[in-house]
Amino acid sequence: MLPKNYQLIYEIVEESGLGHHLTPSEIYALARRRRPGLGLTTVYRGLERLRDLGLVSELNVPGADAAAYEPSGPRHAHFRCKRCGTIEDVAFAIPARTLRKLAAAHGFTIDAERITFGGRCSACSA
Amino acid sequence: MLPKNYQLIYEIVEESGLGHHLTPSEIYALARRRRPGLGLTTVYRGLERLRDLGLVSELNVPGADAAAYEPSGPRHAHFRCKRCGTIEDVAFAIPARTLRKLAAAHGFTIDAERITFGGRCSACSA
DNA sequence: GACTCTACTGGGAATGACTTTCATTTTCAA
DNA sequence: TTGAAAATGAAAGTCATTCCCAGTAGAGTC
Ligand SMILES: [Mn+2]
Ligand SMILES: [Mn+2]
Ligand SMILES: [Zn+2]
Ligand SMILES: [Zn+2]
Repeated sequence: MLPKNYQLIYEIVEESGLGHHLTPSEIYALARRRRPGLGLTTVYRGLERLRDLGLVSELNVPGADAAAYEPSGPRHAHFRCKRCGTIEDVAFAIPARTLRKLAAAHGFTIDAERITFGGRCSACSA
Repeated sequence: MLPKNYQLIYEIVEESGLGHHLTPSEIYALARRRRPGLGLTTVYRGLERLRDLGLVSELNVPGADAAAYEPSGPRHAHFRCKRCGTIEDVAFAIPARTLRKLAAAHGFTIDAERITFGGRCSACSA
Protein backbone atom coordinates (compact mmCIF):
# COMPACT_ATOMS: atom_id res chain seq x y z
CA MET A 1 0.00 0.00 0.00
CA LEU A 2 1.50 3.29 -1.16
CA PRO A 3 1.85 5.81 1.69
CA LYS A 4 -0.43 8.81 1.44
CA ASN A 5 2.42 11.25 0.88
CA TYR A 6 3.92 9.23 -1.93
CA GLN A 7 0.47 9.02 -3.47
CA LEU A 8 0.29 12.80 -3.39
CA ILE A 9 3.71 13.13 -4.97
CA TYR A 10 2.67 10.77 -7.70
CA GLU A 11 -0.50 12.72 -8.40
CA ILE A 12 1.48 15.91 -8.77
CA VAL A 13 3.89 14.40 -11.27
CA GLU A 14 1.05 12.63 -13.02
CA GLU A 15 -1.13 15.72 -13.32
CA SER A 16 1.78 17.76 -14.63
CA GLY A 17 1.35 15.82 -17.86
CA LEU A 18 3.64 14.00 -20.22
CA GLY A 19 5.51 16.95 -21.66
CA HIS A 20 6.39 18.45 -18.30
CA HIS A 21 9.41 17.89 -16.15
CA LEU A 22 9.40 18.85 -12.50
CA THR A 23 12.33 19.09 -10.13
CA PRO A 24 12.06 17.79 -6.57
CA SER A 25 11.88 21.37 -5.28
CA GLU A 26 9.04 22.20 -7.63
CA ILE A 27 7.19 19.07 -6.61
CA TYR A 28 7.84 19.97 -2.99
CA ALA A 29 6.37 23.44 -3.47
CA LEU A 30 3.28 22.05 -5.19
CA ALA A 31 2.81 19.31 -2.63
CA ARG A 32 3.02 21.71 0.28
CA ARG A 33 0.01 23.59 -1.00
CA ARG A 34 -2.04 20.50 -0.22
CA ARG A 35 -0.02 19.25 2.71
CA PRO A 36 1.83 22.12 4.37
CA GLY A 37 3.83 20.10 6.87
CA LEU A 38 5.48 17.91 4.24
CA GLY A 39 9.25 17.70 4.30
CA LEU A 40 11.57 17.88 1.36
CA THR A 41 13.19 14.67 2.52
CA THR A 42 9.92 12.86 2.06
CA VAL A 43 9.65 14.15 -1.49
CA TYR A 44 13.05 12.68 -2.30
CA ARG A 45 12.09 9.42 -0.65
CA GLY A 46 8.78 9.31 -2.46
CA LEU A 47 10.35 9.93 -5.84
CA GLU A 48 12.83 7.15 -5.20
CA ARG A 49 10.02 4.77 -4.37
CA LEU A 50 7.92 5.78 -7.36
CA ARG A 51 10.95 5.33 -9.58
CA ASP A 52 11.52 1.85 -8.22
CA LEU A 53 7.89 1.04 -8.90
CA GLY A 54 8.28 2.33 -12.45
CA LEU A 55 5.59 4.95 -11.97
CA VAL A 56 7.79 7.93 -12.67
CA SER A 57 10.95 8.43 -14.69
CA GLU A 58 13.94 10.42 -13.64
CA LEU A 59 15.53 12.73 -16.12
CA ASN A 60 19.20 13.71 -15.83
CA VAL A 61 19.79 16.44 -18.30
CA PRO A 62 23.37 17.67 -18.66
CA GLY A 63 23.51 21.33 -17.83
CA ALA A 64 20.46 21.30 -15.61
CA ASP A 65 21.24 21.79 -11.94
CA ALA A 66 18.65 19.35 -10.67
CA ALA A 67 17.06 16.09 -11.71
CA ALA A 68 13.60 16.25 -13.28
CA TYR A 69 10.71 13.84 -13.07
CA GLU A 70 7.89 12.94 -15.40
CA PRO A 71 5.18 10.28 -15.36
CA SER A 72 6.35 7.06 -16.99
CA GLY A 73 5.13 6.73 -20.52
CA PRO A 74 6.33 5.98 -24.02
CA ARG A 75 10.08 6.15 -24.43
CA HIS A 76 11.26 9.42 -25.86
CA ALA A 77 14.28 11.70 -26.01
CA HIS A 78 14.77 15.20 -24.66
CA PHE A 79 16.11 18.44 -25.97
CA ARG A 80 17.61 21.12 -23.79
CA CYS A 81 18.25 24.64 -25.04
CA LYS A 82 21.69 25.79 -23.97
CA ARG A 83 20.55 29.38 -23.93
CA CYS A 84 17.31 29.39 -21.98
CA GLY A 85 17.41 25.93 -20.40
CA THR A 86 13.98 24.82 -21.62
CA ILE A 87 13.48 21.09 -21.86
CA GLU A 88 11.30 19.66 -24.61
CA ASP A 89 10.14 16.17 -25.43
CA VAL A 90 11.43 14.70 -28.66
CA ALA A 91 9.59 11.80 -30.21
CA PHE A 92 12.54 9.54 -30.79
CA ALA A 93 13.62 6.22 -29.39
CA ILE A 94 16.16 3.63 -30.44
CA PRO A 95 14.43 0.59 -31.95
CA ALA A 96 14.27 -2.43 -29.68
CA ARG A 97 16.01 -4.48 -32.33
CA THR A 98 19.00 -2.16 -32.32
CA LEU A 99 19.18 -2.25 -28.55
CA ARG A 100 19.12 -6.03 -28.61
CA LYS A 101 21.96 -6.10 -31.12
CA LEU A 102 24.08 -3.72 -29.09
CA ALA A 103 23.45 -5.68 -25.91
CA ALA A 104 24.34 -8.94 -27.61
CA ALA A 105 27.48 -7.51 -29.19
CA HIS A 106 28.75 -6.12 -25.89
CA GLY A 107 27.56 -8.84 -23.57
CA PHE A 108 25.53 -6.63 -21.28
CA THR A 109 21.83 -6.18 -20.66
CA ILE A 110 20.14 -2.85 -21.26
CA ASP A 111 17.21 -1.78 -19.15
CA ALA A 112 17.42 1.97 -19.55
CA GLU A 113 18.15 4.38 -22.35
CA ARG A 114 18.73 8.08 -21.95
CA ILE A 115 18.95 10.39 -24.94
CA THR A 116 19.47 14.11 -24.67
CA PHE A 117 20.06 16.66 -27.38
CA GLY A 118 21.57 20.06 -26.77
CA GLY A 119 21.32 23.20 -28.88
CA ARG A 120 19.21 26.28 -29.43
CA CYS A 121 15.43 26.28 -29.26
CA SER A 122 13.42 28.09 -31.90
CA ALA A 123 12.88 31.13 -29.66
CA CYS A 124 16.58 31.44 -28.86
CA SER A 125 17.69 30.99 -32.47
CA ALA A 126 16.25 34.35 -33.51
CA MET B 1 48.25 29.87 -26.85
CA LEU B 2 47.08 27.22 -24.42
CA PRO B 3 48.46 27.76 -20.89
CA LYS B 4 50.92 25.14 -19.73
CA ASN B 5 48.63 23.74 -17.08
CA TYR B 6 45.76 23.31 -19.48
CA GLN B 7 48.14 21.62 -21.85
CA LEU B 8 49.06 19.17 -19.13
CA ILE B 9 45.42 18.49 -18.36
CA TYR B 10 44.79 17.84 -22.00
CA GLU B 11 47.69 15.43 -22.23
CA ILE B 12 46.38 13.46 -19.31
CA VAL B 13 42.94 13.11 -20.81
CA GLU B 14 44.43 12.42 -24.21
CA GLU B 15 46.80 9.75 -22.99
CA SER B 16 44.06 8.03 -21.05
CA GLY B 17 42.78 6.86 -24.41
CA LEU B 18 39.47 6.78 -26.14
CA GLY B 19 37.73 4.19 -24.02
CA HIS B 20 38.59 5.83 -20.71
CA HIS B 21 36.67 8.37 -18.74
CA LEU B 22 38.33 10.39 -16.00
CA THR B 23 36.72 12.54 -13.36
CA PRO B 24 38.18 15.94 -12.47
CA SER B 25 39.52 14.50 -9.22
CA GLU B 26 41.25 11.68 -11.02
CA ILE B 27 42.74 14.10 -13.51
CA TYR B 28 43.80 16.28 -10.60
CA ALA B 29 45.56 13.37 -8.92
CA LEU B 30 47.37 12.39 -12.12
CA ALA B 31 48.32 15.97 -12.92
CA ARG B 32 49.77 16.58 -9.49
CA ARG B 33 52.27 13.81 -10.03
CA ARG B 34 53.85 15.97 -12.70
CA ARG B 35 53.04 19.33 -11.20
CA PRO B 36 52.61 19.05 -7.44
CA GLY B 37 51.48 22.61 -6.76
CA LEU B 38 48.52 22.43 -9.13
CA GLY B 39 45.14 23.39 -7.73
CA LEU B 40 41.88 21.57 -8.26
CA THR B 41 40.33 24.84 -9.35
CA THR B 42 42.73 25.02 -12.23
CA VAL B 43 41.74 21.55 -13.32
CA TYR B 44 38.09 22.60 -13.46
CA ARG B 45 39.01 25.74 -15.35
CA GLY B 46 41.21 23.83 -17.75
CA LEU B 47 38.54 21.27 -18.51
CA GLU B 48 36.06 24.03 -19.21
CA ARG B 49 38.45 25.67 -21.62
CA LEU B 50 39.31 22.41 -23.37
CA ARG B 51 35.64 21.65 -23.69
CA ASP B 52 35.00 25.05 -25.25
CA LEU B 53 37.81 24.38 -27.68
CA GLY B 54 36.28 21.03 -28.55
CA LEU B 55 39.38 19.14 -27.46
CA VAL B 56 37.69 17.09 -24.77
CA SER B 57 34.14 15.91 -24.25
CA GLU B 58 32.26 15.97 -21.01
CA LEU B 59 30.26 12.96 -20.03
CA ASN B 60 27.29 13.26 -17.69
CA VAL B 61 26.28 9.76 -16.83
CA PRO B 62 23.15 9.36 -14.71
CA GLY B 63 24.05 7.57 -11.53
CA ALA B 64 27.65 8.70 -11.51
CA ASP B 65 28.49 11.23 -8.84
CA ALA B 66 30.88 13.25 -10.96
CA ALA B 67 31.28 14.28 -14.58
CA ALA B 68 33.78 12.35 -16.69
CA TYR B 69 36.02 13.52 -19.48
CA GLU B 70 37.43 11.87 -22.56
CA PRO B 71 39.37 13.09 -25.58
CA SER B 72 37.08 14.26 -28.34
CA GLY B 73 36.67 11.69 -31.05
CA PRO B 74 34.03 9.87 -33.02
CA ARG B 75 30.56 10.19 -31.60
CA HIS B 76 29.54 7.23 -29.56
CA ALA B 77 27.18 6.19 -26.79
CA HIS B 78 27.95 4.97 -23.28
CA PHE B 79 26.84 2.14 -21.10
CA ARG B 80 26.88 2.25 -17.33
CA CYS B 81 26.48 -0.85 -15.20
CA LYS B 82 24.04 -0.17 -12.40
CA ARG B 83 25.75 -2.74 -10.21
CA CYS B 84 29.45 -1.92 -10.42
CA GLY B 85 29.35 1.52 -12.01
CA THR B 86 31.70 0.71 -14.89
CA ILE B 87 31.35 2.89 -17.95
CA GLU B 88 31.91 1.41 -21.39
CA ASP B 89 31.96 2.89 -24.85
CA VAL B 90 29.23 1.74 -27.19
CA ALA B 91 29.72 2.17 -30.91
CA PHE B 92 26.42 3.81 -31.69
CA ALA B 93 25.38 7.24 -32.90
CA ILE B 94 22.21 8.66 -34.33
CA PRO B 95 22.58 9.21 -38.09
CA ALA B 96 23.05 12.84 -39.10
CA ARG B 97 20.05 12.58 -41.37
CA THR B 98 17.81 11.61 -38.47
CA LEU B 99 19.15 14.48 -36.38
CA ARG B 100 18.45 16.88 -39.18
CA LYS B 101 14.89 15.63 -39.48
CA LEU B 102 14.26 15.96 -35.77
CA ALA B 103 15.72 19.44 -35.68
CA ALA B 104 13.62 20.52 -38.63
CA ALA B 105 10.45 19.01 -37.21
CA HIS B 106 10.90 20.73 -33.87
CA GLY B 107 12.37 24.00 -35.04
CA PHE B 108 15.53 23.82 -32.99
CA THR B 109 19.19 23.28 -33.81
CA ILE B 110 21.10 20.34 -32.39
CA ASP B 111 24.78 20.63 -31.62
CA ALA B 112 25.14 17.91 -29.04
CA GLU B 113 23.83 14.43 -28.55
CA ARG B 114 24.18 12.40 -25.39
CA ILE B 115 23.19 8.74 -25.27
CA THR B 116 23.54 6.59 -22.20
CA PHE B 117 22.39 3.04 -21.59
CA GLY B 118 21.94 1.53 -18.18
CA GLY B 119 21.89 -2.11 -17.16
CA ARG B 120 24.14 -4.94 -16.07
CA CYS B 121 27.59 -5.53 -17.47
CA SER B 122 28.67 -9.04 -18.43
CA ALA B 123 30.63 -9.51 -15.20
CA CYS B 124 27.69 -8.44 -13.05
CA SER B 125 25.17 -10.55 -14.91
CA ALA B 126 26.68 -13.78 -13.62
C1' DG C 1 -9.62 -0.39 23.08
C1' DA C 2 -4.62 -1.43 24.13
C1' DC C 3 -0.26 -3.40 22.47
C1' DT C 4 3.46 -4.04 19.22
C1' DC C 5 6.19 -3.93 15.55
C1' DT C 6 7.30 -1.66 11.56
C1' DA C 7 7.31 1.84 8.15
C1' DC C 8 7.13 6.61 7.61
C1' DT C 9 8.22 11.38 8.78
C1' DG C 10 10.66 15.83 9.03
C1' DG C 11 14.25 18.80 10.82
C1' DG C 12 18.78 19.50 10.85
C1' DA C 13 23.33 18.25 9.97
C1' DA C 14 26.40 16.33 6.70
C1' DT C 15 28.26 15.40 2.12
C1' DG C 16 30.49 16.40 -1.94
C1' DA C 17 30.85 18.26 -6.58
C1' DC C 18 31.44 22.39 -8.39
C1' DT C 19 31.82 27.66 -8.44
C1' DT C 20 33.13 32.10 -6.82
C1' DT C 21 36.17 35.37 -4.84
C1' DC C 22 40.29 37.55 -4.27
C1' DA C 23 44.98 38.62 -3.65
C1' DT C 24 49.12 37.23 -5.96
C1' DT C 25 51.94 35.71 -9.84
C1' DT C 26 52.88 34.90 -14.64
C1' DT C 27 52.67 36.03 -19.43
C1' DC C 28 53.59 38.71 -23.29
C1' DA C 29 53.07 42.36 -26.51
C1' DA C 30 54.20 47.14 -26.94
C1' DT D 1 61.20 47.44 -19.39
C1' DT D 2 56.56 47.80 -18.14
C1' DG D 3 51.77 47.62 -17.67
C1' DA D 4 47.53 45.39 -18.75
C1' DA D 5 45.38 40.96 -19.15
C1' DA D 6 45.33 36.22 -18.14
C1' DA D 7 46.21 32.57 -15.05
C1' DT D 8 46.74 30.64 -10.45
C1' DG D 9 45.56 28.43 -5.90
C1' DA D 10 43.61 28.78 -1.32
C1' DA D 11 39.68 29.42 0.97
C1' DA D 12 34.97 30.27 1.26
C1' DG D 13 30.51 29.71 -0.76
C1' DT D 14 26.60 27.28 -3.14
C1' DC D 15 23.36 23.95 -3.64
C1' DA D 16 21.25 19.44 -4.74
C1' DT D 17 21.02 15.35 -2.49
C1' DT D 18 21.73 12.14 1.39
C1' DC D 19 22.21 10.81 6.19
C1' DC D 20 20.86 10.63 10.92
C1' DC D 21 17.79 10.28 14.52
C1' DA D 22 14.19 10.85 17.58
C1' DG D 23 9.47 11.02 17.16
C1' DT D 24 4.83 9.43 14.97
C1' DA D 25 1.32 7.08 12.43
C1' DG D 26 -0.42 2.62 10.67
C1' DA D 27 -1.55 -2.05 10.10
C1' DG D 28 -2.34 -6.13 12.26
C1' DT D 29 -3.29 -8.82 16.69
C1' DC D 30 -5.36 -9.78 20.88
MN1 LIG E 1 9.78 13.92 -21.25
MN1 LIG F 1 33.56 7.33 -24.32
ZN1 LIG G 1 15.97 28.62 -25.74
ZN1 LIG H 1 28.98 -4.39 -13.61
